[in-house]
Amino acid sequence: MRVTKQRTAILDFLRSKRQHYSAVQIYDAVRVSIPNISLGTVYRNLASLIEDGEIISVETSDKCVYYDGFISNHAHFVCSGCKQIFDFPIELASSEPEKNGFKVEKSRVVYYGLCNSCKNNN
Amino acid sequence: MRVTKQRTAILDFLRSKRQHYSAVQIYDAVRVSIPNISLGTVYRNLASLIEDGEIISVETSDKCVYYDGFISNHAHFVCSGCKQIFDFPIELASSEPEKNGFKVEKSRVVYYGLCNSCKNNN
DNA sequence: ATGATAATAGGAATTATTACTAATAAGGAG
DNA sequence: CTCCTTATTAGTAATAATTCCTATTATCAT
Repeated sequence: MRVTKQRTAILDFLRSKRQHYSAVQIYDAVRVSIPNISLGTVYRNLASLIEDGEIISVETSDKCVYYDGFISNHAHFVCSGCKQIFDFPIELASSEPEKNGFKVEKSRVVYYGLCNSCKNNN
Repeated sequence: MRVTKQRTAILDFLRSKRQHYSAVQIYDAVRVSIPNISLGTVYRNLASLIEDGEIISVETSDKCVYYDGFISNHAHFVCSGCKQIFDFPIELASSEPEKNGFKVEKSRVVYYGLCNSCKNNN
């Protein structure tokens, strides 16, 4: 594994923001400093950063994946109004799969609904 | 909302199985009894069945969505070995988003790892 | 400094999903 | 039961996210 400026730029971008971005959004952001970076490079680095545990992916009902540079265990809330993704602390009790002898490598909790402000503006 | 044989076949199929299927898998299964059903029809009916609360969708790290005819609240475990999806009872404590005034419409818990048999055969 | 090779740029290919439209069929009114 | 309205479908084209391919570039161990 080599440290390239592309990989560094992607990781720095995700760590500098407390939001969640799609591959294309990351591509657009990183292109400001590396204009000819390729989208394939973004995808490849995102996959390897996930494998290395540097970032996490967020799968929602959207057809694209979001990436998150904040890796401590937390849940996501997807607002169907403003489409924003919010972080929340997690309160998962001891894992049922582990009780059954399964090996849990990671877990994801995603809530769907309306955030506070969208709920009131509706 | 009209009850068509296509919609009925899709719902019957999902309810008859305790597994999780992609749209294309459902398409292939339903095509046995309705040979000229269209994939678009499958997608449209899946979306409307979700809206009616008859089925649920399961988003995983895979690039496709899986559908589940068993709608009681439960968590999913995705095995990275055999790729199977397992059901587990859920133990989510009272929802953090709700404590903050968010309106939670649904929630999803997905575990990733190795199932019991893949863990041992590895 | 140099060489081996991992990673990249650029673009083509793949795949899941959605959109479009003429034809069909569900189901209520008569 | 028959007819009519219109929701739904089949078939196909379009879109969008992601992956694949290859010649070129750049990292880093020596």
